Amino acid sequence: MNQDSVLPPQYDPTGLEQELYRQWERRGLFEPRSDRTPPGPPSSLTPPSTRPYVIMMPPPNVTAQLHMGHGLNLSIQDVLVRFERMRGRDTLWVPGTDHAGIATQNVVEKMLAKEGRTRFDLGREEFVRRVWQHVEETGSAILNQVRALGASCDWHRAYFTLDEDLSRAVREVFVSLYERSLIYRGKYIINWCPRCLTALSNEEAEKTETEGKLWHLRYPLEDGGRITVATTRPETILGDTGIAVHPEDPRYRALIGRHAILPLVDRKIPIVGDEAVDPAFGSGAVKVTPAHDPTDFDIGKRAGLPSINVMTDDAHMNDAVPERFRGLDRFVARKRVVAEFEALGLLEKIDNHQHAVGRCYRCDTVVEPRLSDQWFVKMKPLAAPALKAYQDGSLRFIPEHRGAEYAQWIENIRDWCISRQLWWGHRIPVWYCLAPTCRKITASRTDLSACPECQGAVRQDDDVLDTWFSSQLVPFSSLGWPESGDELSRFYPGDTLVTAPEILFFWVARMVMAGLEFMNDLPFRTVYLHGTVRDTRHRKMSKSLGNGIDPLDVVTRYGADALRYTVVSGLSVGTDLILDPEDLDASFSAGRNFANKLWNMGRLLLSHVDGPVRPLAGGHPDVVRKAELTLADRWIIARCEETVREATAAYERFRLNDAALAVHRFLWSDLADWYIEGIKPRLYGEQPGGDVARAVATQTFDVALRLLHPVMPFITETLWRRLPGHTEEDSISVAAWPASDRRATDGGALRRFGALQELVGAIRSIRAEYAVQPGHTVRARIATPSPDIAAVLEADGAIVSRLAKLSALDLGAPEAQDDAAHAILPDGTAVTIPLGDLVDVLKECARLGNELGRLQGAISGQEAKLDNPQFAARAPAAVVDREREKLAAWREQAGALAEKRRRLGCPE
RNA sequence: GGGCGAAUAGCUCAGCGGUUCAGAGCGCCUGCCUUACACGCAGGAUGUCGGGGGUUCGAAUCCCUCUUCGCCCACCA
Repeated sequence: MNQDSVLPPQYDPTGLEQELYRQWERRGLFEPRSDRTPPGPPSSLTPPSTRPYVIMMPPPNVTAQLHMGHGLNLSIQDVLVRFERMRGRDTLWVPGTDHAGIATQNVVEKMLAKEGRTRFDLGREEFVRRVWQHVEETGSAILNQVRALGASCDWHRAYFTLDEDLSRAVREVFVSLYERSLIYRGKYIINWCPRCLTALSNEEAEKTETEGKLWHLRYPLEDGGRITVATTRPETILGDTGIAVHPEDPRYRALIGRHAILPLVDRKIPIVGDEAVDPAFGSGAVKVTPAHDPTDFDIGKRAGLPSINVMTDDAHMNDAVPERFRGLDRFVARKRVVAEFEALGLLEKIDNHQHAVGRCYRCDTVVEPRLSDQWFVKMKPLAAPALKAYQDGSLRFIPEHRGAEYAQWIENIRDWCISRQLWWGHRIPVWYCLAPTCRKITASRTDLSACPECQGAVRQDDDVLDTWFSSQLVPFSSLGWPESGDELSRFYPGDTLVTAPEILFFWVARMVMAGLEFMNDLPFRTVYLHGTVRDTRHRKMSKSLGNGIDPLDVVTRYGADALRYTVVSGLSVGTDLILDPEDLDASFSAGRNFANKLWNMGRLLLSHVDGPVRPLAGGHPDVVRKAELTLADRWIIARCEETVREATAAYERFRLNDAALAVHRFLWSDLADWYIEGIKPRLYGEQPGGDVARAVATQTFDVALRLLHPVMPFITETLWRRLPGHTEEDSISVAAWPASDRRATDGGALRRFGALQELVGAIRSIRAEYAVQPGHTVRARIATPSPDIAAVLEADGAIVSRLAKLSALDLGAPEAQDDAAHAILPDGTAVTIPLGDLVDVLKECARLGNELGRLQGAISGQEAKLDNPQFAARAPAAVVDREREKLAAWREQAGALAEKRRRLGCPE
């Protein structure tokens, strides 16, 4: 059968991948099935668990575009899920999206800004409607992008964090924590983003080292003298309500209890003693601004100092400051304050000072620590079990050292600010009674229209919850919790969480705590934290740097398989993935080329399996009687077995790159380059054993495709379905994982075939050195000290002849002819090829000789020209130089030619 | 300021006490359009395994130190 008409030589995944994905989804192959066939004989170190394999997708922002980090994350997860599914486990991969409060709200606000409107113009209800509309328009895009990568999720269970049932879970958790006093409302210093106009959690306020200044400023004392304080934010001086010194500091001890006069404001402020002050830093005296600094807030609380907020929501100076400062931007005010101090002679000095400045993780604006009313979760009680789970080993991290980070964070955990001054998100389920006599605050699972206490009118809290408050619940809220049901008991707890280290605290740690608190069990046992995608300058890929790679673009140009192969083979545990956004080919052509190689291997094999291939049981052709197998057959079967073990063990240990490379080596180097090349005479009927060769080749190819399927699902599916024994109705995605079979192990075959490979290599080297045309055959004489090898050559010399292109292969004592090329292998095997056979070398010598002769003639002519005094006298300098350069170049060429002739052993 | 990781071919990375551990892919050089594949085939070059010291019969592999890069945490104003 001529397959060429059906299968073009160039593999094109376009369209094919989408079609396959639609089929998979339609056939429900990604849905969990408890009736899956049990795993075959163990091919692994650890037999698969009988529990379902459940994995949770880190929810991308619902309206975002996929970036390469997602490509990496989804590829890894899909490899794991597909591997477990093929091993026969009941698998579930839950996809989902995140409403991403700040980000999504920002997007819609920007759209409004183009219409010249703000969210306040629309009002809350209308604004939220607009956001929903935007989400509905764009939200499915990201899920289709996930599909395009081949991710085998169960779409029936896709969640969105603002869905009704997930929202119910959010309420349940909030109220439950509130009732147990684990949620409280309080006035604290929080990180405020003056651009997004909302509070941020500590994790959302990213600290960046910044080169700043440290201003040393003098405050006059009430009763004479001065005290110097140091600050990085002079504008906050306007809100100072005290000065703190260390109680034991001999320089200042006497001043405690006295007062200073705050310059510019003329406020009388006390000097207090507090342990928090480091006498060694700055001047050893600290200005205290309780409303704008967390440390100062604590000091102020201890000393009973008032708090004066001096800024508006958008970080301009407010009415609490002297009139001339009002309305100024905080950084303008900073300059103004310093200038006035200087004018008053109160500026002592300015030091350069490097310090950490918090910035909004969404818009990079410098956050303003600010006193305000917010909701908090008391974390200590929730954290204790989460720490214990790590310490007793029930929660494990890969790479291991990430666990230490987790533990450190948990140990120093601080209360979580969960309120956000946004409109997009889960509104805090708290109602305030408006009746002045009642004023009751109620947290409720259902909306309230009247105060449960006095039936008076109520008003719901304006704020929404931090997006992560809902995300932390998805391991159980996406399975129907708080309703208890079969889904929940079957799929909770899950197995593995695969995510980027950036959200270890945002998401992972909080899921652990929530799971332990509300489900009384860990949401997963293993946390695999993969690396970050960076460019060749090792910068994180990001939109703002413009160094990103669009995974969909890669899929279009190279195919999802190529993307996945590149990502998986290039990422080892604990390292980052470096890709070049300027040169996609450098990164992704390897994957594309591999897919094309597989395609062509398939084309070749399929063109030879016209009729039914002799069925072979198990993964290995062990039912073929050993006697029928040639050395090459036994070798490839043994290599196949080795690869099954290697790849399986690697997948189990998250060493996905090792797995991918092991299969790659087997398919390309072993199967294609050696085995298939070697058996061609059998396939073409020039030698006996064609049936066996065909069977062995297709069977081992089948095994290798299955091993590769988790990494390259599309090309493997495409080819596998056409292999003998399978139909278009079958799917490799639910085919049995190849079983290891000890009977296929064959150390002797590996060793002996290895010797033949060396032999072939030696002959090929000689051929290359003498520039023998590929079409020409040569005679080789081989003398080996090993009776083993001699026997092999006797029986299987044909394959050496084929691979090294020999016309004859003689065995026996080495021929000591001078006109022959020789090679000696490490084991002492000697190869002799008569020079007469290397006929091309003589032709080449002649050609080189002619060329060299011509060149030498030209050189002597040129030398004569340059030596000619008339030429030297008349020609312009530039021309002389040019002619000299010409001569030098020719001499160099002649040298190269002579060297080439010498290398080929040409006669003089 | 604490804690952690990494430094191996031009690039990205395997190898982490000893039998081919000096490797892979890409890149580079030479020759081939040998009818599965030029997204290919064959051959080839390239590294005192960051510097220094130590442990050992033996170290890229363990220990110390220095240098250089990353990452995490931290209220030093």
